[in-house]
Amino acid sequence: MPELPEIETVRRAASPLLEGKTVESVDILAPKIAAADLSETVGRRITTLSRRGKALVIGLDDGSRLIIRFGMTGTLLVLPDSEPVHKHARVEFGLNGGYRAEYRDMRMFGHIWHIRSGEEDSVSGIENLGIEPDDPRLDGAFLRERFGRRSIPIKSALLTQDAVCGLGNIYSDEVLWRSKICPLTPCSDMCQEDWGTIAGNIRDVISDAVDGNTVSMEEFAADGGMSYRFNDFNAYGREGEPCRRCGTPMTRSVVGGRSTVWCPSCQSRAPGTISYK
DNA sequence: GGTGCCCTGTGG
DNA sequence: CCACAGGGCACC
Repeated sequence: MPELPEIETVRRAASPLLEGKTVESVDILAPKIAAADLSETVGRRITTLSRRGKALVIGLDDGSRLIIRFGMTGTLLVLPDSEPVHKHARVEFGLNGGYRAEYRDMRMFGHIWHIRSGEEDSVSGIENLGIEPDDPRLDGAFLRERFGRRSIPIKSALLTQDAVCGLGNIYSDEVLWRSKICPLTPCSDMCQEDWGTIAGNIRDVISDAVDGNTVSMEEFAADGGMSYRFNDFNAYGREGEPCRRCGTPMTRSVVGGRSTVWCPSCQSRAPGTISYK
């Protein structure tokens, strides 16, 4: 479910409720989510919530940190203890003051790790992430350097996390729609201008979504922590519907195993190629 | 660099 | 019944 803007939504909603609280108990309901022991977090005070790509990082007062990756259906809610434990609750962190943090994840593709202070994180993958979409180094030259000689479709390039992190299936399609570039275009077919367009749209699409997602934990929890305010997408979910730019019915392809929606008319391939299929 | 697969659930 | 779902990984 969550891409960078949704994780940022969770972070902003949960921060004021979690920072300063002390972890009093940990209950792992689904060992698949937290393979390693999390019991060392008990007694620790939460200092900060930060984010790296699609990962949420919860800093603790002993210098250790919890790293949460949400997979497809993960979410984190801060709830009063009186709230019943949800069917898809996978890990519960009991907190002082009558609250708890509940990690829910229907499909259980998410993971939670605890990394000790000074210990190298070789498990969560966040050490291998590329630059953030708001990083000033993100520009056309950066993307061209990373992908310009590769034959993979541009959509696949946007989904990789080791050059620029945070984009998932929805926002990749949105970036390409805004850029008027076909998701199937081989990176090596794109011109310098295309790379600049994409870089700018990565920054803008993510920034717009983060801004549009502001929500309190109460509102967020009321929806089960699965729906987000910013959900007005131009490509994702619009197969068969008219393109909002040109009216042509949006089409669907599978790229890198992911459903991909695009406009066959105004998202033409970069110059140099002819056929669509 | 493409494919299957990890899971549970919903909708056609 | 099958297809599909906002992620990421091991495996050819």
